[in-house]
Amino acid sequence: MSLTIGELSRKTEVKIPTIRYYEQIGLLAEPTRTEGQQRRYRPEDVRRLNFIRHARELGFEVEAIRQLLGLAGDPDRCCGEVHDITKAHLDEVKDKIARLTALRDELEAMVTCDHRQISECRIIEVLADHRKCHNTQH
Amino acid sequence: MSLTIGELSRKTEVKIPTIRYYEQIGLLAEPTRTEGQQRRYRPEDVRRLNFIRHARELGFEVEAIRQLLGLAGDPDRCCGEVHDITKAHLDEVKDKIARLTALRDELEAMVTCDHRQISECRIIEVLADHRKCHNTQH
DNA sequence: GCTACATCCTCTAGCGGCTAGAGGTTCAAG
DNA sequence: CTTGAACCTCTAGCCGCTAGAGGATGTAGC
Repeated sequence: MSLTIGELSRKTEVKIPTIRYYEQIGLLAEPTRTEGQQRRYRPEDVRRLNFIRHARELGFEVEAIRQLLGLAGDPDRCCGEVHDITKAHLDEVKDKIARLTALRDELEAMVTCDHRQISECRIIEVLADHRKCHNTQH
Repeated sequence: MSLTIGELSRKTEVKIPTIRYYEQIGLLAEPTRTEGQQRRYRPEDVRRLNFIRHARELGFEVEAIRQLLGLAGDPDRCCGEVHDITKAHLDEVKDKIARLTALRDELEAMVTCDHRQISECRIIEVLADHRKCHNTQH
């Protein structure tokens, strides 16, 4: 009924050192051990680790996941805090997209350079002189 | 005529420990020193550090910057390689935007949850069960 | 020349989120 | 009982900085 760390790893697609790391930082509880000190996991641990993995894939930071896991364990509570954490994360993602989009536009403008000599290369020019940027944000 | 590290820092808006770090990893050449071992910089160093800072702001990795600096020092060369490095970086940026956009859409769908109990919260549900994602990419 | 003190120096450690490797032990199948 | 895959702990490394301890230097004013 119990799983080795390797089996847990295969079921969740989380690498073994990562599982041990999550235990170390307290995201996963310490599992029971065999007499020889090998870890043995229960189905509950599979669910918890899947939750963690999925949240990481969605870009939540470990601290946020720690909070989400705490809240998830309290079924009667109102999910306002969960909503807030997710909203805050969403705002950060939007922010990142905005910054990367500006970056993309700048780089697109730069790569129009058509293989001249370095001394006339638009890319080098822009890098060397900030004022030649279209986007003056940064 | 020569600048202290503090003056260089103010002129380029690069923090002092970062300047020393760039020297350590070989992005900046070792400057001359006073008898008491304090660093003294020339105007050339200001230009080089500005280049580095700008490239970092545009998201280039240190290794890429190292290459760009090498190429920039050779004015007669064709800038094909510069173009390639920039294009590769641009592609990565585009990739990141695509992934973050999918993420954003997923999170947007999740935050529609209207403050129910945790046990019915859409966010918790989605996190706990991957199949409830709209985006099945990840 | 002397004092005060801002600025500089080196060195080490920490951030986040893992990942890799050394060197040794345990488990389960045959 | 032997084999060998899988496990264990511990340490160090990745990136690009950033912070702090503890001490030395440089410069301005007297």
